[in-house]
Amino acid sequence: MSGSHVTTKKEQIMEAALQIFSTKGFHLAKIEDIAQEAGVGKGTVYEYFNSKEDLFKEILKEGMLTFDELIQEELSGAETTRDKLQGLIRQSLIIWKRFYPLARSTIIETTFLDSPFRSWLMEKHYQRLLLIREIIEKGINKQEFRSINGLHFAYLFYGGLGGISSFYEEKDLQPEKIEQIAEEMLDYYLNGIAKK
Amino acid sequence: MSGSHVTTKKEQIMEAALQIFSTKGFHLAKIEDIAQEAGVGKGTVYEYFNSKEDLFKEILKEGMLTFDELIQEELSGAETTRDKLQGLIRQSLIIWKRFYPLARSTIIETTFLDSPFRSWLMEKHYQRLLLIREIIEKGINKQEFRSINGLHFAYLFYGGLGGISSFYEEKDLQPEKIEQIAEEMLDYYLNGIAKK
Amino acid sequence: MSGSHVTTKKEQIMEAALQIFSTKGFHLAKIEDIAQEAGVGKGTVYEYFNSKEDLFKEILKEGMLTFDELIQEELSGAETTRDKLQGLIRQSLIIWKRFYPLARSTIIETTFLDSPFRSWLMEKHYQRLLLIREIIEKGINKQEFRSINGLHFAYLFYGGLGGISSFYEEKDLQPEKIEQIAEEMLDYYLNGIAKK
Amino acid sequence: MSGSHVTTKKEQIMEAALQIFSTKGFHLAKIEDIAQEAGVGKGTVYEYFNSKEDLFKEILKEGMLTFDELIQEELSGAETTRDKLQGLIRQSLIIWKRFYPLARSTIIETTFLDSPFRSWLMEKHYQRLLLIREIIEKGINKQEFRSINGLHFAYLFYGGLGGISSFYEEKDLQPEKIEQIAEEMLDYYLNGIAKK
DNA sequence: CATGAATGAGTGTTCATTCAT
DNA sequence: AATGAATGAACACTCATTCAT
Repeated sequence: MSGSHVTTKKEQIMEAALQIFSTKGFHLAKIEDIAQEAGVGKGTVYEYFNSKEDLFKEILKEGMLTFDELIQEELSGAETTRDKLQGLIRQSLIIWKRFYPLARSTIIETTFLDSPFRSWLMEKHYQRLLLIREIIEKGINKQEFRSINGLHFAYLFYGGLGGISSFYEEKDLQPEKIEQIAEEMLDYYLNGIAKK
Repeated sequence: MSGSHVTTKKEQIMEAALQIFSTKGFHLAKIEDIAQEAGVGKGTVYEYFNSKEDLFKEILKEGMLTFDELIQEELSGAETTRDKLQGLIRQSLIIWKRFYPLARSTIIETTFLDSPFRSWLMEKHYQRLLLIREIIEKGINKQEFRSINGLHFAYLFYGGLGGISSFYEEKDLQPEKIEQIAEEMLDYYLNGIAKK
Repeated sequence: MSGSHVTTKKEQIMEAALQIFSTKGFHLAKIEDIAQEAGVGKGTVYEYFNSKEDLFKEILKEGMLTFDELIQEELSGAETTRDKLQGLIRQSLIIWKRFYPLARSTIIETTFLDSPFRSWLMEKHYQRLLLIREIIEKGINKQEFRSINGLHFAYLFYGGLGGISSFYEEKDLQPEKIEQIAEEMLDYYLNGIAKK
Repeated sequence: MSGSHVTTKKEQIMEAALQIFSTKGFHLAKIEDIAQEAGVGKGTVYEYFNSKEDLFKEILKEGMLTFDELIQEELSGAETTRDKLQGLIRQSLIIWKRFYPLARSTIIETTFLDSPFRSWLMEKHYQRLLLIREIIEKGINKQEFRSINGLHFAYLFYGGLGGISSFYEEKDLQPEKIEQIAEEMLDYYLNGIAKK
């Protein structure tokens, strides 16, 4: 009835491409590798995507959108500011786990992407930074946080997410473990590490 | 008398390559572009470097080593733990300012680098993480910091350095400004953002 | 019915390559020339051969093997020792006619070939010399030839085959003509040129 | 007074070039290798030779002329036809010993030589063939040889010289040994190998 | 829809040659 | 005369993309 397990050929190819791009990076990944990994012919890739770059962009887009979706969901269910930040960390770990390898071949090589898409990507990142800032500023207003520069802290926090994700990149992450990490990180950010 | 401004041809080429690699990423950078930027012939590049990859690696290496040197200097002059962390932030901003654009084509596309060099690179990053951890743990011992997981915090901090650096990537950074940013970041990390 | 005239693309390329290599020698032959001569694109050559050197080696190998085959056939049908030597001359003329131009770019420039293949080639030549020696020694045993150094004579004979072939390189060789030449050569070798 | 041991720089370079060309063949030999072998700077080679090809041609020319000189000397001292042929074999072995390695990179790759020089080279070879024919025909006239086709035999003989030389290429050749080989070869050619 | 044989634009690298010192 | 740093023409080879089947 559901059909949620039926992977279309397009999905197959995207999955294979994510795999290959993550392993080799964009420029070293060959369409042939991807086609083989997906179990289709080389020409078939071009039935579903106009170019290698297009395929790459679609994967990237999907990753970004999935992240946003997950975050939305998380945030809509969060009551306190603390819960929001914790949800952010939690979902970051999950999504980075999946897309971090690709991200490593991505964030960087954005130069080869066409300008409109690059702008879209930068914009996406910026939106997240703004989202973090917003959460922070609401917290400040609610007197939960002291008065700080929200944007600056957002950059710090966003970078920290990457740092912590890279740490757990290779490790197996059970839900409880994730919860625990998020708690720990949040503790550092909220309470600082200085001895009172 | 000074002579400090005499740039050798090798330096010229490395400077040009840093420029080009930063702009286009490794794979899209053409040796010819680099040669042109350096104002030399294409063949000349090969007088000083065995291959494109070699050139890239030398630049990377230089960046890593310069960073380490600056950090060493900074730390040897620091008295308190606080000063050490602040020095770390300060030098990170300076060095990232110079190498961040390259780093974007780098951290990621490590896949195409040969294994020994990739290992060296990973090792270098890890050493820094350990250095940060060490600083933190000394701080804990000295009762300056509360008892936390030093390595976890190191990853958070290292990632945060990247985040904050990316924020200032395009901006002009005067020494006083840098000092101020470092102060601010440190404040967040040490005291947390939660309202007491 | 026949189908014997259907040349595969691989054969087309080898034929074109033989042509070009023969004309220009290995180092001056461009893959593009070969592709053009074969009426295919440059990339197509690489669909069938891993490298220029590989293509060259396959042609060489084919030539050597064809020669051996023809010789085997010839010898198996030969009764007397005289017939064997005559068959050897006959087939040499035919095969050299086809491969001599290539051989001129070959025997010599073996230096650039990888060691295993060079060894194979040298071995092949040596086998032929041994074959000739064997024929001679059987002739000695059968009291057809006088007692001479078989190997020395083999070198003389093998060299002579090259000499005579080079003479007829440019000329049109009808079967009867070939027969006649072989007779003549054999007469010199067997009976000597001295007046009794 | 003699000065025959003083090697001029030009001679040094030619000697080094002979060495390198013989080992690597024309196309794989680098001017730098030759300069190094000669113990001079790369630029110096160009003081004495206009181009790599020129250098190659001069060596070739020298080899051919030396051969001719030696042959002239030998022939002028020879009384009988037999002595002439024997002298020819003797000198061939000596000169091939020195130039055979080069010849292997030469005879063949004549394609890259400019047409006038190639013609000169072919002409040179042809002159030798004519010389051999002349010797043979004189022998026929003097009733020493039976009536045969002089030119055909010349090709056979010239080829045989190459064959036998290649056999002794790696071996140490003492004058007595050479004499002995020449005797043996001549015996085969003159008397034939057939049992009477 | 699916394929993979065919293609050729694009680029790292080599090396003969030049020329300022 | 001697040098070797600088040069750029030349070429093997790769791989994204096309298209006939």
